[in-house]
Amino acid sequence: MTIADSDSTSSLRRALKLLRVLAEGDPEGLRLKDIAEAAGCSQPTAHRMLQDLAAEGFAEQAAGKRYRLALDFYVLAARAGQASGLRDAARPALLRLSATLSDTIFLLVRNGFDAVCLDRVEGPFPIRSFTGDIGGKVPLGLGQGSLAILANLPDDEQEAVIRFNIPRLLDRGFLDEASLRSALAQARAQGWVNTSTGLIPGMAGVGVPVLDAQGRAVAALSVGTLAERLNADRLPHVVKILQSEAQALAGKLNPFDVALRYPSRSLSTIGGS
Amino acid sequence: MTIADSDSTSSLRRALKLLRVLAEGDPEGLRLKDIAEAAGCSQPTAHRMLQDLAAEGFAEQAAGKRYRLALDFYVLAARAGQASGLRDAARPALLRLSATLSDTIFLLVRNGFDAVCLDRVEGPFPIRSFTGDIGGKVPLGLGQGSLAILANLPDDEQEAVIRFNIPRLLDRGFLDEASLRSALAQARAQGWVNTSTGLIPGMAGVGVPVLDAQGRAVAALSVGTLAERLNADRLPHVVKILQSEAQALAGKLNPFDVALRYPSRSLSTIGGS
DNA sequence: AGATAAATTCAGGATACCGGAATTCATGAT
DNA sequence: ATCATGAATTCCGGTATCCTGAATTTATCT
Repeated sequence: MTIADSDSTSSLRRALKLLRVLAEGDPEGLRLKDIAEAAGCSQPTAHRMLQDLAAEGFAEQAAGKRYRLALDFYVLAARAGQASGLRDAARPALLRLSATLSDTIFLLVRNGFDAVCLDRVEGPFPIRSFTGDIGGKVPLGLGQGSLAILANLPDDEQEAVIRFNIPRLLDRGFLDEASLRSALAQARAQGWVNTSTGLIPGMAGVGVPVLDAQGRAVAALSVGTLAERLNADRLPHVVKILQSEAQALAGKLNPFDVALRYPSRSLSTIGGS
Repeated sequence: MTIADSDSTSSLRRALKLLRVLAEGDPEGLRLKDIAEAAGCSQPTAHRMLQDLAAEGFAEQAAGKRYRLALDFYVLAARAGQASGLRDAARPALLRLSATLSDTIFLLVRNGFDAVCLDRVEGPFPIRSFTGDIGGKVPLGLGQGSLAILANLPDDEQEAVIRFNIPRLLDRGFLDEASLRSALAQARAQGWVNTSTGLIPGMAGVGVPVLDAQGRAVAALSVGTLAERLNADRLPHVVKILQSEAQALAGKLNPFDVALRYPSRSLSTIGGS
């Protein structure tokens, strides 16, 4: 098998790339010309594909002829297999945690070199986080839950992710590689992550991994709150019930398999954005 | 070739149909053979398409060779144009409402003959709703928010939706057409919907429309709670602050255009499910 | 382990896809 | 308001690539 036959993409893959272009562009919509350019195809081709996407409810034409992703994505995303399974399994835990702690709880899952926010339940305190909303993506290693996942990957995978993510982390104001590695070691040893680095002023959080039967991290639960609400008194309590829910959740997971291969697409996609 | 496909669909549209098949099937994944059958294409064709979809991160192969939708849908859905705009604009309102009322708040938006749940913020009380989770879909007319939208569509559109949805509503245990029409008239007159019909025992709710500059409903805010929490004392208060937030939200909307055409696809899609 | 069924690969032939050119439509300037 | 510019859409021929049937490999069940 040759590794580098990435040149000839099928027409379907080219069309799917259009969806990514739309997703990464202005939410208000993109002009056909710019879409064609970004996707690297001719204008008539982009037009025809977008017509088909629109006819199937995946794209729509907003005012000013601009194209953007359509609502049906919500409906489909709600039923994405792995996601909905984990989500449904985790939701009661999120609700319990939020009710008990009165803070915002996140469910993160690994996806390639990123952690994706699958669900979150809001607490009464307004918080800021890297993860952002449901569907939000952060590089593995940035944020408590994301770090907790990275810390509990098999060594070789962890190494590959670190290599790939270091530049991305630096871009976002993260600490240097040495600090990351020591944070990872500590996280794996103690089984949880708390906010050592005050990357977002005034905010703090705790993340714990959800491990599968082989001890690999498939997801993470984390709490995001105001720094003042995570003092030395409260921290142990928060860690304890987070871990308890994470373990209960792990027990509920079927022979869950997470996509472990690194899709070659990721490299170009991430680099390009 | 094959017997008259009245309309010859492009290969792209056939591939997108595969995604719908995956979304509507077992979240754990579907077998290639069943996918091919459901999509109406040959097995090798389905295989090749699924390979492409997987390479682009839209599908993945779970254990047992089963195919299912992959996580990237979450990421794309989070950036769907109209959705993300409305969501971001509405989120502060949802948080305020949830904090003030201590109940679960929904943001619904119209999509063809359905209302789609764009966002929801949980309250402390466990509730059941038609809408379900984010991404959930209900026929227009079913549930308070959904009814509030339908009640405030232009007459001709409302009529078209009613015609189309009556069978769907009856299927789900909804009242007859006459009751629906009187509920719609009342809803439009008073500007809000409360739970007259106890379709879900013990649950109650209030919905208000979010109107655009032309007075058409583009979305709805609703609260879902326990029936006992919506007594005569509290109801006026709830209605008042819901309406206040809905009006503030309407003011923030750009010249928002919602897709008003009825995609021909909807008919077959809905009918088939 | 053997038998059955599904998943995947392969190759030829035809379809429908692609891109350049022309036309219609929208946008901005004078 | 009219014109000029640039974008969006349509058209059409050449050909790339997509589809189907058959063969091979892989998984599943008794």
